[in-house]
Amino acid sequence: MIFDAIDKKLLEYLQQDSKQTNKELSNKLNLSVTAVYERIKKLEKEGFVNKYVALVNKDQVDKSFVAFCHIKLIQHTQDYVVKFEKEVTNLNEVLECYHISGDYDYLLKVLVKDMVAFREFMVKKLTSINHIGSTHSMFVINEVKHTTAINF
Amino acid sequence: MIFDAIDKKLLEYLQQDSKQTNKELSNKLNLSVTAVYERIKKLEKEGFVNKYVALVNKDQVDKSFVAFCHIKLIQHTQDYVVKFEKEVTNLNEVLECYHISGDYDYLLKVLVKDMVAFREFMVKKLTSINHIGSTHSMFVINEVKHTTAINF
DNA sequence: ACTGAAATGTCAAGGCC
DNA sequence: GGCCTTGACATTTCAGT
Repeated sequence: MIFDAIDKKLLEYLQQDSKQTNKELSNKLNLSVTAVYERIKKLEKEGFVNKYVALVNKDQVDKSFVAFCHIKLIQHTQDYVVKFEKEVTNLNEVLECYHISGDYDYLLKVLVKDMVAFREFMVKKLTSINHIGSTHSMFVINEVKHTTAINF
Repeated sequence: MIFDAIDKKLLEYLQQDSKQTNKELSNKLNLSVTAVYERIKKLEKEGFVNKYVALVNKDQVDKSFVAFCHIKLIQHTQDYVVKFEKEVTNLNEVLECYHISGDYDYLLKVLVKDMVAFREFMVKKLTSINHIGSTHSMFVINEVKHTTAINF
């Protein structure tokens, strides 16, 4: 299918602010409202846009503590891996979980209220998952950059 | 100000899908359309909602390679830190950058097309920033979980 | 891809617990 | 203070060209 420079621009705009009206977008792109509408529908249908979401200010909802946890499993049998991934996915505090190369198997991004809550999380939730070998945590001192917008 | 159970639910819904109409939300929350509207405006005004965005499927736009880079600076003078953070923020490939505790100073999330592009990025862009001491990269094998929605 | 028109949504005003 | 109803206005959505 076609994915031209205009679609690119359109995705850029929608990644910055998805609440813009098609009219505003049509001005920026020098198109008619309907043309914009149809392009957006096409992009949604073809799977370019996964979803539209509101980004919430974590500090406002009392979740100011961010940590990254490296995790190594004891074993790497299919069983263990599937189970671990499932259990970790179900943890509300875990916003992201990546299977990665290197010394550790997984990298988790954890969001909680404070250090006390983090300790709670580690002791009661994370390490209560079986087959975890070792963990190594890093605390976020400052969020220098954080965007959901892909540049292309 | 008040931030009750309904606001909570509302934020949850908006984090899942910000394109829902107020009517749909009003049904889910057993409120009138206007009540929903006013609560949303209040949440926006009070800074609970940072922005509304479209989340783009990275694979569809040929950005399938994700890496996390640890970075250690040579020195930590105000000067070096400020400059590094600024330069890193300007790199399109860097979606996230955190100042963290531990052996390394920073953790970066980098998004590019493939391993070749990643090498390009490291050699030509990242390590051309001065005062970088050492780096350590981890490649994402699989994205097990990735959400922007905060649970509270 | 555009015009135009119907359907649907947003948002302000005034009144009621 | 928050909720509701009403109505004006804007936007989305779709048919026809």
